[in-house]
Amino acid sequence: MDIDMIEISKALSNETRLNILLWLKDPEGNFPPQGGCLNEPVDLKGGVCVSSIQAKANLSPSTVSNYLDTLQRAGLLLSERHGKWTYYRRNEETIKALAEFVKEAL
Amino acid sequence: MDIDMIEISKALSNETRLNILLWLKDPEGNFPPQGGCLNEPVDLKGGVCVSSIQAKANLSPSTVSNYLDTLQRAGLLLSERHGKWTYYRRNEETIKALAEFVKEAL
DNA sequence: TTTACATATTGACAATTCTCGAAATGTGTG
DNA sequence: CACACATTTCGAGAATTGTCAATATGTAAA
Repeated sequence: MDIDMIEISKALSNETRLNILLWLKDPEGNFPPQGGCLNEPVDLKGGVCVSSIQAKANLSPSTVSNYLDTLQRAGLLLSERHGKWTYYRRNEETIKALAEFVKEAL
Repeated sequence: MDIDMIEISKALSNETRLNILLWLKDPEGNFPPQGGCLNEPVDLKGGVCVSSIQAKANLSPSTVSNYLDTLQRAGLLLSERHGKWTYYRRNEETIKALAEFVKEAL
């Protein structure tokens, strides 16, 4: 596991993006229940759809979509599509590797 | 000790600034001996003067001075003036607090 | 005090990021 | 198929950042 510290720092240097990452630590506490409208029960793995995040962030859909992409390209989020929705969740592996890097190498 | 995660992330989102922070982990290994020209022996505490950092970064003095200021305002560096020189060194307290934040709160 | 040097500040322009609305794409439903 | 809806992509203008040369400031030496 190796991380791109520059891309991660860029991703975290915006308050909304930082908040999204923090909100996703507690999806149940921060967002309405996800996937209730799906017929088939699928494992969303704590993922939250773009529109829920957009409502909380209070920015335009395109901006939020862009932010989520930035976080994903930095390796901090993972996404999975189910039907019409894309569910984003934290990539704990990268976040752990980041913590390790900051503690040991920075 | 509380840190400004946004300002810290901005400071670290530039390769040269990140490198400066890393270089300063090992001043003796990365820079020429400091303070040799001073008459009075002063404790530089591992600090390195701007021109040494500038030479290694290979950017203009004003850019490097600006970068060092950015790192200092984020709390990642400390500076101390001795004669004509300003010596910059890591602020380990903030860096430790950052590591703690990333590990526990991010 | 004149000079030389280390650093900081200013002003400018290029490059990047922020953010939106509009348009495009993907997907389920009538 | 036609429509509605979730999301992404595109295009654009505003705001911020990167970077330099020129200038200013502070300090030591001659």
